[in-house]
Amino acid sequence: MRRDIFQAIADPTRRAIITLIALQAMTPNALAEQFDMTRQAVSKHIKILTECQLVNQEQAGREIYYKLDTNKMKEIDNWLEQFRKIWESRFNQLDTVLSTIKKQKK
Amino acid sequence: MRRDIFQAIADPTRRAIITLIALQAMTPNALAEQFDMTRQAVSKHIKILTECQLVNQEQAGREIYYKLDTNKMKEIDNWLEQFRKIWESRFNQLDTVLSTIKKQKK
DNA sequence: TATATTTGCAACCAATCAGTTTCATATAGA
DNA sequence: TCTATATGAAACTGATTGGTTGCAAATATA
Repeated sequence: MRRDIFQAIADPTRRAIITLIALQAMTPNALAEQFDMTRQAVSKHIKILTECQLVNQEQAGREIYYKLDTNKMKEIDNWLEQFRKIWESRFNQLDTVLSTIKKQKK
Repeated sequence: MRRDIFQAIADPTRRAIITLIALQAMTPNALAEQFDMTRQAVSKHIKILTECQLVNQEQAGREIYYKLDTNKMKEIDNWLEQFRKIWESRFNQLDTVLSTIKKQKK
């Protein structure tokens, strides 16, 4: 059951949960109302997000408020970093290809 | 078999394939040499990446060179965009929380 | 105290996944 | 032409996934 962040965000329901609690902390019950599935199913998704440390919890009596840990989200951003350089330079490469085509047409 | 980019990058082998072909286009055989699994297994991963349009192919005789489609990678970046604002403002919130704690201690 | 609410956990199940082996096809080279 | 090489596709398999129902524990409220 050791899952990483990439597996965590692979599921559309979990991405939706992330988006919801990014705006404000929510209880499992409140979250479950937003989806067409049982509270327990949503709770299992929350558990996975918690195991990946994408989500923090805060107890308030018998209610538990879950909120997003944005620091963990940055790890996805960090992984993308290596490609960001490429797609920026790829732009330049495309420019040179296009200008070559233009020259050939002339 | 309709998978999205988030499911595509969930698998560690597929992320490794993406990293490898980001640097240079590679054939399935060359790619398979980098992993401890059969060529067919690697080919199945390539197929999934192709279906998600994360990967392009270029035929060269009987060889096929696969290369990364960086435009599709940007979609992940776009999804992260909504959280980037939050983790930047969260920084500020943390600052105010810390200063509040400091004041209380005094 | 008795009851209702909020939550997590365990057991179960059908569907999907990631790998395998086997086979067919197309191209390169002797 | 014959043989070796490069590739994809199909069938199969065990493990994992995402959902369900049922139950137990803790807290709030009458």
